[in-house]
Amino acid sequence: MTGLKLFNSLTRELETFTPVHEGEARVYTCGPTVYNYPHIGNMRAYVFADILGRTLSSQGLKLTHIINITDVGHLTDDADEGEDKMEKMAAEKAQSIWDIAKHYTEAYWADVEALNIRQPAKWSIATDYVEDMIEFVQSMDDRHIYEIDTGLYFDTASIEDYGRLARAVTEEDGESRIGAVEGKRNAADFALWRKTPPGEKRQMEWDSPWGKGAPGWHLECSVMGEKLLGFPFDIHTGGIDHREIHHPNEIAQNQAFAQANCGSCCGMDGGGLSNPTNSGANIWMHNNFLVERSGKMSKSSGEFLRLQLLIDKGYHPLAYRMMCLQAHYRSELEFSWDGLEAALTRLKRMVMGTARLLDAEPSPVAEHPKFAAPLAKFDEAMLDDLNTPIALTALEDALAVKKVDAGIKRAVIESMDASLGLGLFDLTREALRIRPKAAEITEVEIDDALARRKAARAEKDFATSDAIRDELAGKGVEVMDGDPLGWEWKLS
RNA sequence: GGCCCGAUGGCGGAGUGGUGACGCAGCGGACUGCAAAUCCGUGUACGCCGGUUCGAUUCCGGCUCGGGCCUCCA
Repeated sequence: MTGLKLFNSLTRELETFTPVHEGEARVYTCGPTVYNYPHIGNMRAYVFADILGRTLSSQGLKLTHIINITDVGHLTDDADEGEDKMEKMAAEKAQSIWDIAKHYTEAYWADVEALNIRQPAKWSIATDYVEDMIEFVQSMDDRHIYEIDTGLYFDTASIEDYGRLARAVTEEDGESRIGAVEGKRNAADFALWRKTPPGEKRQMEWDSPWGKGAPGWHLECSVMGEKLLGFPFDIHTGGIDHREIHHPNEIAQNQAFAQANCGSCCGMDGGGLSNPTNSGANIWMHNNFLVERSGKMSKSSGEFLRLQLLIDKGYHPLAYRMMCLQAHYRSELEFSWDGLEAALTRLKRMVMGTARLLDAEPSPVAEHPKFAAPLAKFDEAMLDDLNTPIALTALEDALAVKKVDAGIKRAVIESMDASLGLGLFDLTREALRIRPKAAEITEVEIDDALARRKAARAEKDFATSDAIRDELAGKGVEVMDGDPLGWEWKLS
């Protein structure tokens, strides 16, 4: 009993978290498709999953977190027989599809590290589980499956409560804007296996009972979730877009799998979702989007905001993490450069607060009357569906407490930061001073200018000293005399 | 066309049936040769129209506007 309440998208209600396995928390997070760089909107999902994982850990639960890497199975076109995005990118870059996947996976991992996102228990790679995917499908009852020319499909009418997660009505007369795939029984039916068209050869294809081809992209998550965490596991997370298509389909597969393979021993009876456990996970959580004026960030549109772009402009990556924490994960968050700068400033001020505590040994017992209120506020906020915006204010309350033992204060802040993951005690203001890529001046030149200015000031030659200061300002350097740091890049 | 969501002060963003979180910016003060940085203090808000209520930003209905999904997407 932790008292942790989480919003379950399946029931659209706040639910008290109760582990499936005593003392454990098993979490599956839908990871990236590695045919391009992740944009900062993508990364919000992993910051969110990280906060969830850290909070579960801080509750004393043994966390097993899986994040998958989708290196196969995404289509470019409207209809299901479109070109695979991975194949398309490989063709454009004239590289092996496997090299493409490797490159973008590593780029993603770099962002993960830069954002203080903890390593999951395992990064599960979709293509490592193709055999398991085939077995998973084979174990399903035939009535859920039918084969047509383009592939093997799942009959969404064959299970109870299809689409409950999305709150979608069964589309009978809906005017679908895309051409339906020939031969599908229901518009919502999706591919379990996509056959390689006759006469074609794909870089990624596997033999299967249904011919050469590749798995449908919903399959991987069902299979890896079951394989690595066991049905039912505790929490499944992902972006809110997955709530509409991917996760309902994943759930449908899980229901069909449970029907064939589970007794009631695990709580899954293969029936409808009035028993939510049949979905394969007890709680389904979805983070909302990061948006900008021009609308949703889109990988498909070609131009997008990468974490590296933020860094190039002089923003420390953890300023982006701070930006995420300032909003609740279920709210849309507006991105702007001003907003990012505000987050960076806030982070800097926090780091200045923790810098004074660096010499103190954390006191083993972080209990002190003055911290009772901030600690209670913090716990209440985090346990209430991960309310990080309020948790941040509790941390600032704790930071503002005066005349207390530094060791105790440090322990209090560290315990809070363990959940927030800003790494306040590993950061310095100097580390937050990132050189903008466009800066025209080197740090050596800055030091030189500052030395000349110091000499001028010593002689009370303020005209010269102010001229040097103005000159530096023109090159994007802000001089700060009364500050130990001395100077800082001025972001514009 | 169908389904869903949102509308809070300059910006971002919590929250609540009745004492107006918080951050950034702004403003005032301390500090400074002057600034900046830092520290202290501080103002401004709940889209529109009805309803319920002693009282609504918070509940209900309508409207307007914005967004998402229905096609790959965190």
